[in-house]
Amino acid sequence: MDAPVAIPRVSGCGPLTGETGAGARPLRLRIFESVRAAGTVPRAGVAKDLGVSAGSVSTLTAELIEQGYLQETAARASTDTVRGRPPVALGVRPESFRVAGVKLADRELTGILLDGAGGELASVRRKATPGALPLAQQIETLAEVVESLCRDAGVSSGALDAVGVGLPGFVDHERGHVFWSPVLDTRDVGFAAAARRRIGRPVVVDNDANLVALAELWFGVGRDRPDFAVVTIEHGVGTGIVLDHRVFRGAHGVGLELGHTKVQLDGALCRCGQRGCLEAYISDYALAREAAVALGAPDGEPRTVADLIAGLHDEARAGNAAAQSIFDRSRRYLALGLANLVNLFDPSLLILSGDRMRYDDPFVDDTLAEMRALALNTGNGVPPLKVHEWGTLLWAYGAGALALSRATEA
Amino acid sequence: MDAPVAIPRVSGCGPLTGETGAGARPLRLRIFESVRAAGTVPRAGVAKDLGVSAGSVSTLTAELIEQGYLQETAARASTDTVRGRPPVALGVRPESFRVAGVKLADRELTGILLDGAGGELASVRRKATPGALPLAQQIETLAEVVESLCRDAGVSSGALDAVGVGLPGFVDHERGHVFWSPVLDTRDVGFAAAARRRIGRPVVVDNDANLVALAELWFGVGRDRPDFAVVTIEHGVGTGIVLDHRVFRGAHGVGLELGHTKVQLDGALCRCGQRGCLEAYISDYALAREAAVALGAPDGEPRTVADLIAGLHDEARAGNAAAQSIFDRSRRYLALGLANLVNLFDPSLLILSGDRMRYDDPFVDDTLAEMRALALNTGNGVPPLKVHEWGTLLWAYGAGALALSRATEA
DNA sequence: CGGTTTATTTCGGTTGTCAAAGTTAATTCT
DNA sequence: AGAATTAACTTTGACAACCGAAATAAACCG
Repeated sequence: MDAPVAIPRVSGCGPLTGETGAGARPLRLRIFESVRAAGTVPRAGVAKDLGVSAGSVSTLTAELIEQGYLQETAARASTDTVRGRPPVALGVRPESFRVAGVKLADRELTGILLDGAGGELASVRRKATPGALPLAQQIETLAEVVESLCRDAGVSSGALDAVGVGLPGFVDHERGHVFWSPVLDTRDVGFAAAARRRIGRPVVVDNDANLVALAELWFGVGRDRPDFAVVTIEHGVGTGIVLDHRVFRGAHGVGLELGHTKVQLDGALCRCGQRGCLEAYISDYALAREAAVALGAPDGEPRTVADLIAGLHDEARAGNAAAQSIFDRSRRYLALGLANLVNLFDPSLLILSGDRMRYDDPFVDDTLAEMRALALNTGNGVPPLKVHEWGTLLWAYGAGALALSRATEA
Repeated sequence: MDAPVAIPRVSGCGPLTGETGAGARPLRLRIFESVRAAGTVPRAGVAKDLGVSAGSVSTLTAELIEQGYLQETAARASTDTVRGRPPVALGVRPESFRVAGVKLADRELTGILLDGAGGELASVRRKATPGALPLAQQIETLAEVVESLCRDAGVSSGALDAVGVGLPGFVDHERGHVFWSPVLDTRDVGFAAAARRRIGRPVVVDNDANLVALAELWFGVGRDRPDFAVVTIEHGVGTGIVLDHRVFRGAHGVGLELGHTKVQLDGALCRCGQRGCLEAYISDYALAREAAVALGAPDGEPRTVADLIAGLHDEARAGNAAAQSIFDRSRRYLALGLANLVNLFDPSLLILSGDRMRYDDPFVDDTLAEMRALALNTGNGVPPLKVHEWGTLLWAYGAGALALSRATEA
């Protein structure tokens, strides 16, 4: 119950924001993050980067060094001599944090152990049991992976500051809740809490596409940009978007399902049961579905999705018009989806990820040209398109970034 | 040139955010906004709403009263007596601000004069010269409207704190720049600066769809919600979206062109010159285009768009299957567009605006049902859909809110 | 009339940050 | 070599923004 207020709160105008608006991150934290972002930077550089007084930086870095978060690195690497007192480089003390990042998926499972400076201490890659599994089993696997990472790096698993987990599906990052995931056999799971109980350390979860966005934001080409979007094309289509240096997760933590935006009324059937989803035109299984037709599938000889797509690619190269048209259509729909993303979010860079790209040589140029025809020219032009191939640890790095940002907050 | 720093800034991880992160709004401003939002509220209520100490509220409200921004309103309206010392109501002193809001459009032009508490002091509505006009002419009209508003309210136009202007097209609110607008005959116009020179007071511009979002956020059903989306359907399709109590304008101030997201490859021709835009299926001109066919247009007798649509509606009611199918299709495409919006932003409320709704009786229920079939169920369900009919001053109120928020910032 | 309750004010006390004045460590000029 | 210059870092005092606790005010109740 509200306090009994005699005066009626009538009318008024403007948003009722409640307690919002505080949100001032303490300078100490901002300095730490600034040093981590720079890798190695003198105090004066930090002061300049953050636009604060040198005095404050001095005091607070002293505190951070005292508490073991930062250290002075001897790196006097300058060959070109500068005038004045030489700067003293600061860096994050790697031992300040230890986090694990794990990506759960249908086929393969990857994990990584990072220190406070973002250095890789260990990594794993193992086959996953395919299909939807019980929560307990997934968490057991997760715990095993984390323990094996810790063993490899000679770290006690109790010393971890946080564990970041990425999984496909609909995930509410804030609440650590999984509404649905193809790797779980139940809906509506309090994943983070359950994992925390088993592992005994804070666990943060997120959608796997957001992990890619985080990986790019923390370690990749997105580091120096305020905004960009990432689209992954594999078994499904995932989207992550960064706005103002932060991952945007939709109003309720779930959202950004570009793969399930509709690009055709009553269109092709999608895994999700609906029709006309973008995913149903461009993901692996969509291509495989058509490949079976184009390649005149020899009966009785079942082929894997990867196999089908590789075959399709060969046919297309060899001049098979049907095979070519499959790639063409997929590319056009992708361009349409990207154009829609641009029309709605107006990001300054688009990053494509997923190993499809290697099957499609003039991919980027063609897609970009197609996009240009589909995205409204509002004055900024179409953003550049980059294919960024990282290898399998990409997702795990994102999960590590997730854990690191969590560890720093707390 | 950067200062010569000898230490190489290699590696590092995490976003390079630069000077971001300060963003702490002073309590004094937050208190003012809180009082304005509440309309009438005692100091104790403000302290509770903002979660700050009563002492701070006391000191700062004293300052705000002293400076003429707030006042104690005698409103001791309580009938039910409460225990303890009775609260003293605070309200915004209406004279604290005076702003004008004007909506420029193709056919009609509306304006409003607001005081600091959001009270309407005057309003205008006048026919506009249709078509694209020179910048100077539009600004002249704008200035005339503002002056006439001031005359009506007995206010010197020099006393205005800000003027908010909304216009259709691609507008960069931050920079006050208009990339393109159907009411201007030139592209790339520094509208705000030009208007400021003529009017002599700060001018803020924004896209007209954002104005509707602002109007709902400041005066309408969106006031107590952190997030919602507004879609207007008239001559074109406009979108405004509010996230975390703020209007989201895309990464570069332009964006959110839902009307030009593509819903069909090689689809219907759109005003923008491209094909398959949502707008080309659901806006007034799209219906009119088909109406001409369905109604078997008697040659030589040109009809207005509004006329055509009204006729179409009558036919549909009378059982004309072709006419009905036009409305049906439009409704389905609208549902598709809204579903895409939901899949990407996950807002907690959808507001529809525009007078189309009145031609289509089971509109909301049908659209909602359609949407449910098109929006991915991520666990939160489909957001409620509201049709909000405000009358023509809606846009002007939004422009007023734009000006008020500007006036408060400065 | 004194007690109870709640709103508001008053008054130190903390905390975060800055500006300006030192201090230090190098280079460059004479 | 010694002095001047340059730029990084430290120290210091001041100040503004808030908080928290105690004091005061204005109603009610018995």
